[in-house]
Amino acid sequence: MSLRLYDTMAAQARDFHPKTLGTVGVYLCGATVQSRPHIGHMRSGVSYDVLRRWLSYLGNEVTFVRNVTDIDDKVLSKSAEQGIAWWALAYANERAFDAGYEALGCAAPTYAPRATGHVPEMIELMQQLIESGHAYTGGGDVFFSVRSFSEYGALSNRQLDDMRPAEDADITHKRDPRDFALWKRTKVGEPASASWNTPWGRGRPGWHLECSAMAGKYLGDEFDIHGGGPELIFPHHENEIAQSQAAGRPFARYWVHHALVNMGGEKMAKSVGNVISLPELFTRFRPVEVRYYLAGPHYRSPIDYTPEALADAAAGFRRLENFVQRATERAGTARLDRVELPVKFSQAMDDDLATPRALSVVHETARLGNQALGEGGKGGSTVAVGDALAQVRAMLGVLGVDPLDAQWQQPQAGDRRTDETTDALVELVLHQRQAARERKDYAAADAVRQQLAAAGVALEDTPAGTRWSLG
RNA sequence: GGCGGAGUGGCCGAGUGGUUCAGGCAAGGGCCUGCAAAGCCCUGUACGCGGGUUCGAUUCCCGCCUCCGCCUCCA
Repeated sequence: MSLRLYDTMAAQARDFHPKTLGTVGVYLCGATVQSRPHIGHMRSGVSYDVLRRWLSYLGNEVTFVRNVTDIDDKVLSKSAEQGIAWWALAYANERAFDAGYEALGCAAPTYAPRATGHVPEMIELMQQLIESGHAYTGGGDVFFSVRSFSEYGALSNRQLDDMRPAEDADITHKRDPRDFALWKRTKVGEPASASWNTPWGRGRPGWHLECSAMAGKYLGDEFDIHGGGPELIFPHHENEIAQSQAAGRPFARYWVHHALVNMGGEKMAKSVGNVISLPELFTRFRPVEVRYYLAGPHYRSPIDYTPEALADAAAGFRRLENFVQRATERAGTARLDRVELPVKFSQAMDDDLATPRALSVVHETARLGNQALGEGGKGGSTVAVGDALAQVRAMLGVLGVDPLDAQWQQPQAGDRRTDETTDALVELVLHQRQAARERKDYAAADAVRQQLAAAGVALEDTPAGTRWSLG
């Protein structure tokens, strides 16, 4: 394997070698299900789905774990505001996230563990940490002692003394204001269902602890890749490392972080109030176009969301989609199982998943295919079309945007659908128009085309006949 | 204050010490088409600012400006 990945810990790209040849374990920090997903969350899903597909293409069996943080301060406060149970809010949002990932063609994780389902694993980890002197109890909370772990700060490259302690740091119980909570005692007014018994009293998981516990359970003490957004590097991932390694677990071998989606020059976030919801997005763009938009830029480059940029990307995708459609009509359905990917494409993907370069190879291949299509069946052009088609589809498949993939053949929310009646009526009108064209009554033919366009039916005359589509 | 990242042609977005170049979108010209559409061909001479290194820098070094993320919940 010649894959290289940028590793945040090393602060440079490194050759990727899994712990066990042929298998790769990936842990991705998933959502805190306090509210609905937006396009920024979906970028995370798409980025790691592409990674997963590429690892699979390279012959690896990938175990992909993405957790669900279904209990935390925000989940509790928001559910209280809305007057519903915290777990009802969490489940509803979790399902919305899953629906979003699925709509964008992200394969379901191998495991999607919820924090609340792993309290025993967390207790076990805390016991280890307390026994080894890395954690202590105070006022019903359990804290991790950052001074006890000399490597603290290695991932985010910061010194303990440079860190500003949180203003609301619980200095009455913490030994050091920078110590963080592994476990939070239950507080007055919190629902009884939101706390669990521990040897140190009732309480609930701290955010950081759950990921260490769940990654360990599903991927083992040492695993290959840990991913997440850059805002998690500190403190979340730093803390995960501290908790795990202090307990004698080597933990992640590579740290991969993707860039965020910004909007109006700021991180897209509910708290900023600049989120684009998925239903909103899907009224204007098909999910496959959104995925193409998200997968196009390099995963470590920020995307500044604008509808215009998304529309540009969608236009670029449609160019490829048109090629695939026309080429399939000419050369038949491609067999993708035996397709050799262009070397430049593979090199780009191997180079820290350089999807922009990979995509340029797709477009170049499509252009060659279009040239062959333009030769109208002469010479070996049909073979050339078929070859280009197979390559384009295989490459797009790696990125998860093959137009003919079953995923995108399903009816999508917001699709404009036809039915038998519409089909028959349009065919009837096209017959009339064709008759007009044959008697060279182009005024009548063009009037038909214009009226159909006004009704939302686009026409395209091809040597093989007139093609029509909605939208 | 500390850590990390970024500023590229009308837009999005790659990349590199030099001569031919990303790629896409949009635009103009041409071909094809009854006309469109789609497609193909051609065109644009860009790399935040100021120094420096070099025969030569957008690419390396220094300084500066601007922006983004993190140091507090966050994909």
